[in-house]
Amino acid sequence: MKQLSNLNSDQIEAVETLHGPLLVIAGAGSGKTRVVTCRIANLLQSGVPAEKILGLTFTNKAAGEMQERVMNLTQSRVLISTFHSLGARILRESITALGYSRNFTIYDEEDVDKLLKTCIGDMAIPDAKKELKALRNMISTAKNNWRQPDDISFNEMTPGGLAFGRIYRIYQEKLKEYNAVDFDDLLFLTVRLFREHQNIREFYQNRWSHLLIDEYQDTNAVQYELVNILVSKSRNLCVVGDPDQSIYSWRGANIRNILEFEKDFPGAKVVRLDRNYRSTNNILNAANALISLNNRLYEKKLWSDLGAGEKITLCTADTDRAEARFIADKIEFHNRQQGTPYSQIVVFYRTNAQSRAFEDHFLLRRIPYVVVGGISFYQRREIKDILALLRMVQSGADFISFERTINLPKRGIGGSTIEKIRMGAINDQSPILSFCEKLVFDQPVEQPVKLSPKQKEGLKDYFTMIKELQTLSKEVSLDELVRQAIEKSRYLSYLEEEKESMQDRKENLNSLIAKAWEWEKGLDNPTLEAFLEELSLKSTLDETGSEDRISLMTIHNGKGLEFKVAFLAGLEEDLFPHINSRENDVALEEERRLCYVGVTRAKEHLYLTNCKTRFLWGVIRSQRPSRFLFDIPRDFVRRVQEAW
DNA sequence: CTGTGATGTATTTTT
DNA sequence: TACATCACAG
Repeated sequence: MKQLSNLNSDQIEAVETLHGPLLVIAGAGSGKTRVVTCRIANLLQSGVPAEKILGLTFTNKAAGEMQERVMNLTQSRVLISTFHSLGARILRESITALGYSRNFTIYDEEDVDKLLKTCIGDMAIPDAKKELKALRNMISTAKNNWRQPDDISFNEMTPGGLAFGRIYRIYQEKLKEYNAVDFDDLLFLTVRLFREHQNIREFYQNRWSHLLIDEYQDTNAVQYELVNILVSKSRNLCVVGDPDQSIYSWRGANIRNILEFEKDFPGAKVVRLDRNYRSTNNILNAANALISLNNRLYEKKLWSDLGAGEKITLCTADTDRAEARFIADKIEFHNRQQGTPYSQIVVFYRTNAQSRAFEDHFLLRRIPYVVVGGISFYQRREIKDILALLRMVQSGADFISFERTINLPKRGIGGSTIEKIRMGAINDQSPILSFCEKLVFDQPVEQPVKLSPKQKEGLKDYFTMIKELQTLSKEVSLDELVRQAIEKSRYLSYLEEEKESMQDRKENLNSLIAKAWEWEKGLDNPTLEAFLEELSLKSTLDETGSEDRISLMTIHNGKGLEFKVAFLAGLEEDLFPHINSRENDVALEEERRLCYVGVTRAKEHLYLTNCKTRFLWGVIRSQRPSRFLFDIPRDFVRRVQEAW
């Protein structure tokens, strides 16, 4: 095979191990993606049918890229999906076995919070806000660790002193009642499905014969379980990962999965890739020095034959504004003098809040940029409003979406009336939309809800609109449906009330219509349900990636990417490493790994910056340099200052 | 029910 | 800072 000639011996070994368990410890920049795609090509060539191969990644971007590269190499379409998309796909096919219906909606964090509020609504709680957040975390952690509500002991309490197991149970029941699942359920319920239904489990076990998992160091217990179930028959499992790049433990990722792979799968072959094809050696040496301070099971030292390269620049700026100015100067230097395209330059930071200083300054300097991640398009209020409307069209049981949309525009139905309707629907044991229908048409209900004539009119108006949209959804194209939803709800007239942001919001709605149009045109059977799912699982609107712009992003978002020039900003104690990891060695090691990930993104030029003072939380604070700066030996760096 | 203005309080990372 | 929640008046 022609491709093999370009691979080194370790890579070839990985690529040629087609069956049985295989662990690939792939250091940063070690050509992992090439190995994975070549291996898939090899599988296909050896006679494994494309539809028997399943690749799993964490991000849509990674999945898309990998699928495309396999396509280019082999002209075959192999299913490469994120864990969550896979879960959603399986649940769409088989969730009825768990008593949900197929058109379930997927709740995001905001929806979850609203639901949780109704769960603890009548319980007395001292500090509701903190409690809510704590609860959300506890439930998520429970699900990620495969703990059912019944597994929670009676004396397990929330910080506010509530019985956690009870709330968890109520929450889970309500989700089902609303025909909704949360993000964690996409995996959690899938595993439950497999455990409780042998026939379904076997069906999926037979569906794929060869599994490939990317970023295995970031899998959590449920993902681990899912993978184990899927491969238990074939045992053809290839996992690729790097313990030094494990940065998602806060989301339940368990590094043991990769560290103990050889125990879990006896006879597994292990291949290590530590030759680096990305960076010059000053950068790699710095990265090696940094990460060597962690306790590691698989030690490795990255090296490349790309020469020593330029030294790393450490810049201490007086203020955060000076930091932004320094970075802007260097960006212009690289762009103008060196001809580096903007798209090959990135600014990394630890927290999203830091992006602002850069955005302001880049705007001023006319440096084109794009913020990757951050506030997602789909989390904007106007988008969520319209999507909630469409969810009502889709499901009719989703109370959270009902609550969000019933009073848009104003129909005289406020909080207390909504609550009455909610209770009424519970007593009547009807989905929210059917209950509204009964109210509107004076059909008998278990317990009547008193409505003023105006409210009744409003409710009728709402109900009719949803019905009309439901009819339309079977007749018109998706973009037309979105347009009609905006039209029929008179949403724009509601937007008129806010003056400044209206134009932006209108444009966002137009982007949503455009998105719908673009999405459906590539498919033979575009359904509303699939569209909504796509939006729930994608965190950002795909940018028209062709423009030449600087990328701004958190380091977490940068995993898997590489840039000719990388800036790592805000290397200050309590910011990076973050204050929450102070006095916690395990968390501190993760911060260090995060720093390692940032450093290893750079191919040729790396800048690390810190500020003496920073404007944070509305106050100017004085900052100490990050300990990570002292971890990098002086031989690899040169220092500069930036006064304000 | 709705709009307002004040008040308080939080900011890690995200599929 | 900036956003969300709350209290209160219309």
